[in-house]
Amino acid sequence: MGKQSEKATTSVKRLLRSMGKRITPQRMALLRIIEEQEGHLDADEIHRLAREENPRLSLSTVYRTLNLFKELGLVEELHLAEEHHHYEGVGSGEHHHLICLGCGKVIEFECSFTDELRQELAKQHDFEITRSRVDLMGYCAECRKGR
Amino acid sequence: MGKQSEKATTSVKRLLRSMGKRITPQRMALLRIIEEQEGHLDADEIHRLAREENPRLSLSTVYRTLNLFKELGLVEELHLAEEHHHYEGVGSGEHHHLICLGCGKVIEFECSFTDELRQELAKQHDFEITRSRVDLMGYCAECRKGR
DNA sequence: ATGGCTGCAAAAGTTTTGCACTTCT
DNA sequence: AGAAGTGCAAAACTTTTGCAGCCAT
Repeated sequence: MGKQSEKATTSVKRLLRSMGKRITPQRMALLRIIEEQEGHLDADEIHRLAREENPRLSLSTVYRTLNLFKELGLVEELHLAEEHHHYEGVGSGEHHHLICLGCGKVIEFECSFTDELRQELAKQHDFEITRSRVDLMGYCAECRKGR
Repeated sequence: MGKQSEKATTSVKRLLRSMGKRITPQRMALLRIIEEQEGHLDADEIHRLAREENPRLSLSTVYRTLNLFKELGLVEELHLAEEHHHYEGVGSGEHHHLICLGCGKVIEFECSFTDELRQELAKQHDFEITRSRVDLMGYCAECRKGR
């Protein structure tokens, strides 16, 4: 994992450079935070984490950087059951979510199962599909007990 | 369709009454707007439409009503590629979205194809799955041309 | 009649922007 | 050196809330 994220960082640097974007400590710090966290973070949480090592890093920079990363396809803006925007890295392959409406727990899963569907729909509507998201909502075992 | 939405309205009235909620012209107007629009509306668009017939209907009421409807399971808050919250009625069966990242166009589609997946995951994670959402993102034919 | 609902205005919260200063390249 | 990026503060937006009056029940 250490090796891998190092590699990811390197390729992001290449990507930034190739787009005429600069490599700044702020961007690298934010990238690392997003990559490290497996889960989903909102802008404020990312800001809080970033400040632990660089207290002057501003929330504006977090937003600007997230928008940049979004444009570059490095993060995906998620909107789950909760309120704010959430971001997660897209480096580690597509994965989907199982969301408990009771306690808010989010379980991630992968499935190649959607490939067939993608092809079908791409053909049917003349779409080039670049990303997919599958969210399943319901109640986990624990929350079902408490009812 | 006319008949059907009339029936829907009636059953919503029952639901409201059974929850000790009042049936007000504002609520009925908002319900109708949401049911009529096939697509997805954000609070502001709903407000604009509502004002066409009742100019005094306030945005607060729109929000309060949407939250009420959400609690009652009458609408679902969606979060697509765009910015704000979007709401759509849940009366007309589950359907999913094909979203163009270029122009924002949203095509809805239905598929029973997810059933298998639902069962698989329900078993695997001991979840009771009540709702699912599948969003596929990409570029439509037109937007692909312009690049 | 009376408690819930609404409209209005103000507050709270989130995201964006203008500008002077700093820092990558 | 020069342009892009940053921090700070203010603005723009979206959503929620307090309160006085109104209206379904």
